[in-house]
Amino acid sequence: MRYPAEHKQQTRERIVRAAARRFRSRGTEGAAISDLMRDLRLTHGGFYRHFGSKEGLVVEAFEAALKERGDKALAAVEQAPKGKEMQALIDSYLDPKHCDDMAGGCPVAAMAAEIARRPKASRGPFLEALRAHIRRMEQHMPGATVEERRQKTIALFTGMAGTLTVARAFTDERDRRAILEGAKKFYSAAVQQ
Amino acid sequence: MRYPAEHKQQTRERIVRAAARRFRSRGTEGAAISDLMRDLRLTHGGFYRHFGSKEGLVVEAFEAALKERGDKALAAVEQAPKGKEMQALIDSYLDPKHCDDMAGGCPVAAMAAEIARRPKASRGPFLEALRAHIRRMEQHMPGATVEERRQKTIALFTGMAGTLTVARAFTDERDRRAILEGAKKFYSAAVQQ
DNA sequence: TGTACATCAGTGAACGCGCGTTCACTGATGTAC
DNA sequence: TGTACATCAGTGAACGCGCGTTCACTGATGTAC
Repeated sequence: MRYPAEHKQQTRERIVRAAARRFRSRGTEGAAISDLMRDLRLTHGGFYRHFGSKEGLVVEAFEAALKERGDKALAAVEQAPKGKEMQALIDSYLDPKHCDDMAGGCPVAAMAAEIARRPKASRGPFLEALRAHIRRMEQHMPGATVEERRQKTIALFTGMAGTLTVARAFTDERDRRAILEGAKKFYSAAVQQ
Repeated sequence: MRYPAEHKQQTRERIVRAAARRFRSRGTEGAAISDLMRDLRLTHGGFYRHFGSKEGLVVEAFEAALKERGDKALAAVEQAPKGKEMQALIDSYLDPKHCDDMAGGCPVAAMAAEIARRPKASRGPFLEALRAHIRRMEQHMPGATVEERRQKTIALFTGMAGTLTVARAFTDERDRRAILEGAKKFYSAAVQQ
């Protein structure tokens, strides 16, 4: 059946949104197109009216998730009292809620290892998204030069992503909380200087 | 044909060693038992004389890889001049050679996200190995109390693992080097205090 | 010492399953005349 | 205004492939007698 204008665009966005969650929580290999489409009450065949391949969806899902993460981080910065912006950024990233929400959380923590394993030729769009994210974040980092701010931003965010990923591996909630609390102290102190 | 005593044990160890490399470089899902066995000039059927399932091999491979990483870290500490132990630890972890050697490198950087996705009931052995590794590392960390040393150790190593993983995603060698150098400065400063 | 049998690491075909992708088809709506 | 046709998002069966696992078999060596 033919659908009203904009319907296709809406379906496409629903696919990207659902994929962004599934890829983060199950990994791109662990999330099947057919399951994804079934979630949206569609069948898998229709997927290829929207994307040339699963690969294309992985890219878009990563971009969308990282954009969303950036929005959340900036919101935390804006709500923070003057001088406490970095603390707010760290606290919001290492928040237990973020740790418990792999599907809705930072796609770097969830997908970086998979991206590092992809063929080099296919990594361009992922790296472009990463660079854009870094540019957004570095503006709020203290530091004398752009280069210094950028280096600190990268170290802080990649570091917290690693900590979050490891914390998620722990099954005991107290372990996860302890790791997050320890890391908050560590990164706060590191950023102060 | 029947083999001399110790032959089985040797084959088993060869499987674990090869698996530890393949799982790190391709991910546990991306590394097939049949490819692994072919590398060792064996056929896939024989695998089940050594392991009940692929799952069992994943655990042993992770343990072996983490043990090896710990050995390397401790060697770096021992070779360091007095007072430069932490710097040596950081430099050896964020070494470009380590970054370029995913197959032989830190299994936390390569596999933590996959472990976090495994069913909780199957994570026990991975966490046990992680805890043992942390206990080995924390002894060389400065800090007033055991708890403080442990928290710093966890933050430092999970952080560096995240940084290493992201650096590996970058295709341009200069980007990778810049990320590693920036992170060395960041973590060195963070550990000083 | 010689012989029959047991053992068991390794072989390779086969099975079942899930996945990405393709493709002929559907049918409601838009469009050309 | 009415009619024939084109469009195209979505359907669902099918295909090919790779993977984890199973299993009957092999055959050199160890062991029982």
